[in-house]
This record gives sequence, structure tokens and C-alpha cells, in this order.
Amino acid sequence: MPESAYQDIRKLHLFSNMADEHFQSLMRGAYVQNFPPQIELITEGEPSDFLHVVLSGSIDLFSQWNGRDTSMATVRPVSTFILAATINNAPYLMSARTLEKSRIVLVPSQDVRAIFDIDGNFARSIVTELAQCYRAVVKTQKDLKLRTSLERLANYLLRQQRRAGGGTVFDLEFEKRRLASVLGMTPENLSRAFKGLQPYGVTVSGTRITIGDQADLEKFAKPSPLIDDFST
Amino acid sequence: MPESAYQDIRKLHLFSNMADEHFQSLMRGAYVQNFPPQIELITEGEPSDFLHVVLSGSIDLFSQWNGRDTSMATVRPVSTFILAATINNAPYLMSARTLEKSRIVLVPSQDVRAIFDIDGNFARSIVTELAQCYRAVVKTQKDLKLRTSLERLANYLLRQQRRAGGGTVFDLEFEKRRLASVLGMTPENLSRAFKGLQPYGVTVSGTRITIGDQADLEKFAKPSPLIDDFST
DNA sequence: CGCTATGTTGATCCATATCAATAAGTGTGG
DNA sequence: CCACACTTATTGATATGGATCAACATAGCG
Repeated sequence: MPESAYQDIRKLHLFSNMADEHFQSLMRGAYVQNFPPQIELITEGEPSDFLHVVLSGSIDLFSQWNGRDTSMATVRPVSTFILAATINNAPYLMSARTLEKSRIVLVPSQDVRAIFDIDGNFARSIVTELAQCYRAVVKTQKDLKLRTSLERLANYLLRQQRRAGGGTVFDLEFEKRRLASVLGMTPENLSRAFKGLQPYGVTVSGTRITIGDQADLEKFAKPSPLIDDFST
Repeated sequence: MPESAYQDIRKLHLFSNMADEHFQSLMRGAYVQNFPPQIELITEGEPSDFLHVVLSGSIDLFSQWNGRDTSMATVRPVSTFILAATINNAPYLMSARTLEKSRIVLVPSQDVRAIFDIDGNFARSIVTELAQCYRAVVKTQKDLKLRTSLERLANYLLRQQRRAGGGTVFDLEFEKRRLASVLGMTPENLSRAFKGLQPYGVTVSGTRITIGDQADLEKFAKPSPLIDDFST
């Protein structure tokens, strides 16, 4: 594995506090791989053989049941995914596919569990990471159960705006097809939802969004730190 | 705190592997309290001062937004809740209220974090617990996004049946009003959903459910271990 | 360029929410 | 122990959000 990748991974909260010896040991068993877009990296139900770290590109976590499927989340660099399955030595609950060309580190799950057992600092980092993941899903569930699709879209736009720097103009981070699935609606309904936000000053042109009247949109969306904040 | 409570808590996965000295230390700062039904123990948004452990009774975790509210989960003895908030020293994402008369242990969050920092075994137990909580929420989210309300009810009945021992007759674990909220629907819709399951052999009489034709119901519900299993 | 995937728009259908009325429990005090 | 009040559950009628189906437009991409 190239040195540069090493550095990026080491900087992750998850790995930054562990003993250097243990980190080296983890990395020795790991390997980096480049994947083209639309490759299914893991399939739900399979045993969790590797902890994955996204170095570049982006990953869609999705699930299927009875012929339907839904996007659960998107993973962007640099972060890990399917940590919980690795820790519990349990089957993946979600599938993962590359959205674009992506560079992924694969760390054997048994190595992670072994180091986890002997390195208290690593174990503590994992706790913090997992607690954040947990809280993220709880927020998503609140979003789904307490809001209509129009409200979910409005709040999503406000979140994405902040993520993009807070300007009145910004781009969607992925295609509308997938955004619809993430927000729990159909593409057709998303199209109409965008129209439904026009009265609140939202303009759409391709992936480019313009927030015409911040206050008006926020008055409608009623964002809450307990649902929409990234890391509390 | 009485000795018996001590024992019950110590037996929890979360506390069973930690050093005795640390357990004693945690318990010294903790206290037990009895609450009547319908008491709001914690409110979302407040700082997480205590880790809670339910010794008896039952607790409803719920959330509110913009005048609406929804039941997120039910906590039954003997287990903990709001562990993630405690660990992250972050505000509660959910409120909690007693459903019936309940006996609760309150462990100061700062004590939990302090012991967590010095006891690797405790940290590891927390990881396992959190990973399970995380996976439980992911399953719930899949249930919500991939299934109709009728399918959610059907699968809920099958889960509850298993939990109750697997017999063809069993009782709902809480009132229908709350079940509706947990399943993400209105009470009226739940009433109709029960009727909608009659063709598959489901009979309802008060809180008593009878599964007339197991195979038929399962054929409709299509339960999946990746959504409906309790602890994988 | 044309081909294919994605996005939009319109028409319609269906699931679920809402509103309203009644019924059935549940608990309380006389 | 019963009558009353209050909450919860059911049922019906209706409204609406969202899904589905179909047609068309648009945008990437080879």
C-alpha cells in the first residue's frame, strides 16, 4: 500500500489514537483497490470479511427486499463503512456499490477484531465512531417518520447548502434518482416536490439549486438540530 | 441501592466484563428510583446527564417535531437506554417516558465516560452494545422504507409471535395506539390493517392475536433475517 | 450524432391520513 | 358493585399525498 494512503487512514478518528504498532499490523493485512463505477462491493447477508475505508470516490449503501430497493446512505472520503457488522462478526445489513471510480482500503475484519481486543484506545475510538453512526440513523428515522416528503426535501436542501459552504447557490451531491431513494420517494415525486418548493424561493436547474429566500424556506422546513445537525 | 438490583445490572452484557472495582465505583454514584406510569424521564435536546437502566416496567422512546410525535422504540428490562448520547456527551435525540410503573437506575454519565476511559473491557462491551443498537435501527429503517404498512404489521406479528414463544396465540406487548405509532401509521389505519390480514388467517380479539395459518401469513409477510431477526 | 439513461410532465390509481361518529374498554367514586 | 367519565378502538366517508403508468424531453456518452 502506498505511503500516502497510509497517512490518510491514520488521520481518521477511528485510527488516530491507536498504538502505532497496532496500526502497522492492521495495515500489513490490508490492501487498496480501485473500482470502476457501479460495482457491487458487498452484498447484504454475506459475512463481514472486511472493514472498508473509502479513500476517494463515493459509495452507495442500499438494501433490497421483495424486489424493491432503497438507498440508505452515501459514504464519502475519508471514512469507513460497515463497522458494526465487522465488530459484531455479523452479516452485512446493507449492500454497497461504487457510485463513481473509487479507491477502497480493505482491512480484514478478524484483524480489526483482534486489535480491538488488545488496544483500548482503538476500542474507544470505535465506540465514538459507532455512537455517531447510531445517532445518524436515529436522525434519519426521525426525518422519515415525522416529516412529509416535501419537508424532507426542504430540509435536505438546507443541509446540503450548509455542507456546500452556506451560499445561496450550490449543487446536489448526487443524481436525483438516488436522492429520491435516499429521501424515501419516487423520482417522479421528487420532481414535483422541487416544484412544490418554488413558492418558497427554490429554483432548480439541473443539479444546481438556488435558495432565493433563505428565511422563507427555513420557515417552511423548520430544521432542527436534533434531526439535521451533522455531528451532535 | 439494594443488593438484588446490583446483581441484575451486573449480569447485563454491558457490565458483566468490567473490573469489579470499576463496577463498584459506577454503582456508588448511581441511584435507583421508582416512577409511576406516564412520567417523562428525559426530553430530547437536553444534555445526557445519566445513563438509564430499566430494572422493571417499560419505557417508550419517542420524538417530536413540529407538533407531531412518533414512538421510536420500547425498552424492556433489563437493558439500558440512551447509551450513545452518554458516550458522546451529546444531547438526547429521543425523549423517554414510562409506560407503566417502572424501576430505573440512573448512572451519572460522567462516571460512565470516566470508567469507559480506563477500563478496556468496559469499552469493548459498550462497542458490542452500540453495534447492536445501530444494527437494530438500520433494520427498522429498512422495514420503514421497503415495506407497506400492511407488510410491516404482518412482520411485526411474526416477530412478536416468536418473542412470545412461537405459539399460534399470543398477546400484543402494548396498546394499539402505540403500536400504530411504532409501525409508522395512524391508529385508524392499524385497525384496517388488522382486517387486511384476515384473509391470511389473522384473528384479533382485543390484544389477543391468533395466527390461523402460519404458512399463509409468512408467504405474505416474507420475513427476512436481515430485517426481522432480533440479534444478528 | 444518435443511443441510452435520466428527468419531467400528465393522467390515474391506490394507500394512508383526516375527520366524524360510534362502540368498547378502563378506571373512579358514589 | 354499578354508573359515569374518559380514554382507546373501530367504522365509515372523504381528502390527499404519493405511487404507478405512459409519454415525452433532456442530457450524457460512445
